[in-house]
Amino acid sequence: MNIGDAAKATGLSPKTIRYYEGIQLVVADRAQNGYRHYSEAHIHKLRFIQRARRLGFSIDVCRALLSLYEDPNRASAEVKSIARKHLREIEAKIVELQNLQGTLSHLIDHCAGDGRPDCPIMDNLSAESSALARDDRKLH
Amino acid sequence: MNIGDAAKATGLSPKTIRYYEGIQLVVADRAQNGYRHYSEAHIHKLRFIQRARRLGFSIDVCRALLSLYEDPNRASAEVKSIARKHLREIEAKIVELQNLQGTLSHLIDHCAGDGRPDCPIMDNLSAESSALARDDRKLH
DNA sequence: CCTTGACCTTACTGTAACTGGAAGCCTTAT
DNA sequence: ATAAGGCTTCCAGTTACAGTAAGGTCAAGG
Repeated sequence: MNIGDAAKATGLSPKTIRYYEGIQLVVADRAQNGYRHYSEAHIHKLRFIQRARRLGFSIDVCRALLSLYEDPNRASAEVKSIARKHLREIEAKIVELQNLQGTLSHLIDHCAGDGRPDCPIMDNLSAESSALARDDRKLH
Repeated sequence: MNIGDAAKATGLSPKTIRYYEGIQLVVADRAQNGYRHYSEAHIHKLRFIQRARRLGFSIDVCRALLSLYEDPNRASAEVKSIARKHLREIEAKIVELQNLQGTLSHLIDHCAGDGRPDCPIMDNLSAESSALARDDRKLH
C-alpha cells in the first residue's frame, strides 16, 4: 500500500501520515523506488491514532496509548487513568467556555445592535463603569 | 510609564505587550534611551485588548474591535455581529467537547481499571467490534 | 567611582499539529 | 514522447505568545 491508499484506508491525509513518520509515531517501510509502503499493521496503528486524535488526545498521549495498545501485559487501569485525565481537561474546558458563553450572550442581549455607537459590549471591554459592567460582575 | 508598569497596569506581561507592538496592535512611544513609553491612552487600549482576549476574541478580531472602539461613528450593530459570531463559535466548541465528554465518560465507566489488559477504551480505539464499540455508535 | 541589581532592548528559538507550496523523481497511459 | 497523477524532500506559515541570550540603562549604596 502506498501512502495515498493508506490515507484513504485511515481517514488521514498523506501529509499527516508523513508528519507522523517525521515524529517517529508510525514509520513506514520503503520500496525500492523510495515510496513508503504500509502493511496492515501500519494501517491498524494509523487508524488507532486517528480515532484517539478524534477523541481529542494529544499526539504525546496517543504515543503512550499506542504503546499500551501494543503491550499485551498492559493494565487497563493505566488506560483508564489517561482517559480520565483527558476527560477532566475536557470538562474544565467546557466550564471555561460556558462562562464565556454566559458573559457574551448576556452582553449581546443588551446591545441594541443598531446604527448608534452606544454599546454595552464595548462598555464592558473598555470597563467604563456601567449598568452592564456591574451586571457582568454578578455573572461570576 | 515604562513597559513594566504598563504590564502591571494592564495585567499583560511585558513580553505580550512587546508582541502586540511587533504586530502593530499597540505601538508605544520611545524615550531617548530607547525605552518604550506608555500614556494613559496606550494603557486603555492595552486593557481593552486584554479584556477582549479574556473573552476569547482572536488577535485579529481584537484589532477590529479596537478600531471600532476608537471610531465615534461606529454602529453597535457591527460590534454585536462580531460578538455573535464569536458566541456561535464558542457554542459549537462546547457541543463538540460535550460529545467527546459523553463518549469518553461512557468508555471510562465501562473500563474495569484493574491489572488486566482488557479495556473497552482500547477496544474502541482499535475499533474491534465489541459491545462497547456498538454502544458508542448509539451515542451519535 | 564602581558595582550591583533591576530594569530595558533586540533577536532567535520553540510551542501543537499540522497544511500549503515548490522543485523534482517515478509510473502509467495514450 | 508526453501528459497526468502520485510520490519524494524541504521550507514556510499558522496562533499567541514564552524562554533565553547578549547586551544597554538607571538608581542606590559603599
